[in-house]
Amino acid sequence: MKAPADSAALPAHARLVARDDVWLEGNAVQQLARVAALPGCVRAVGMPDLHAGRGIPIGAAFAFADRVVPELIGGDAGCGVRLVATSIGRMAPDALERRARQAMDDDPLAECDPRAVFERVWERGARGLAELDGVPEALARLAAAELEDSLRPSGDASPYRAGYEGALGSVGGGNHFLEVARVGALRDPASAKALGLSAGELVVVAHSGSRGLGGALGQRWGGAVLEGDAAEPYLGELAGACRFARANRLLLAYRMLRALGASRASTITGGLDLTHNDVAREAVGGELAWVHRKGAAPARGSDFTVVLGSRGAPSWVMRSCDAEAGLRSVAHGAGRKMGRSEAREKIAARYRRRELVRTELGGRVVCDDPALLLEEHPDAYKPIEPVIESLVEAGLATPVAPLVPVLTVKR
DNA sequence: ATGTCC
Repeated sequence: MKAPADSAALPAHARLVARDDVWLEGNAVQQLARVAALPGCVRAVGMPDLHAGRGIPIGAAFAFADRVVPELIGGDAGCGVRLVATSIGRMAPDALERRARQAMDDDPLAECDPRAVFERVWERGARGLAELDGVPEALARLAAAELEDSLRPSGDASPYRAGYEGALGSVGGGNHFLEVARVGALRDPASAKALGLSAGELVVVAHSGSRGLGGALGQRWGGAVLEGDAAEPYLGELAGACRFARANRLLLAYRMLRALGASRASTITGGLDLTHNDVAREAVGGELAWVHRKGAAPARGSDFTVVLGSRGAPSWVMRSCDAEAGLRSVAHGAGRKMGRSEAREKIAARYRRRELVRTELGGRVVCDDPALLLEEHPDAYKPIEPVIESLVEAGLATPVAPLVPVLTVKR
């Protein structure tokens, strides 16, 4: 059994955003304290989904005055979530499941030259897909409508030209997924409207990252600590990996939109894309600092952000409060309650196999990996409500609308 | 989280 958190162990410039009713693992808080104590760290914020990683906790943001620490981003650079809002009201569950399976088998880039795919995506991100020869027209239109990726130019691509384009449009393992969800009762109708969300309509949610490419980036920069101009090559390569990850999510969303019959522009009413693992230069305490987000969603300006639930609990679209006290970030999800091996044992004992592919809220699950089906069961996750309330009470974001999972695809 | 290897 995991030990509970002791927040007294934290230094003054570190903070936990979690109500008393949110379970936090002691080891995760120790890791937060350890990173906060690194030279140059001026602020550290642990979110209510904080959990222990390999030395670096996940579900946190760290501000460093004068240096970039690649280890804090880790091997899943650019991981994040894309939301696409549609005007589709309903679809028969059997048909949706069948068409989703089909969409996962079809390769939308089959007609494209793999080298051209890599180059366009590295330099131009999701928008680069629109410029490819052989890309389906509906995907090209979707990609062309993308906002320009971050202004930072991509760095040297040469260490990453190794066949990673084959991973584009793939979900991956762990907590990554591709989902159809239904918009629930609106909490902030004006904000929902601005984002193109209407109660009862379907949305697509893609949570995935840069796959093996991010792993290569993490390996290459290992334990480096980068000050001044020395950070530029890493930041350029990180920008390329983030563009790759965004394009991956666009392709995933396209696949599911096609399954929904919603890939026409007129049925797409809005959307957003958020990166959970990234570094940005932002104002902290009146000075510019390098804000490292590690499993944390940006919540800047009055933009929208998303906190992922589990496949058995709603995700929440929220409106950012631009709160510097939370390093302009929010939790990226509900956070795990059980470790993976613990989940495999307990959940296998609790349910029959056929029960595992249905959820309490009436959703379906498509997952061909029996271990992953257990590891990612909703019972392995914390309840989402105290997580959302923690963010609201801390003044980081306000609720806009819940997204209730209808069909979740893994791997 | 990952690809790869046991």
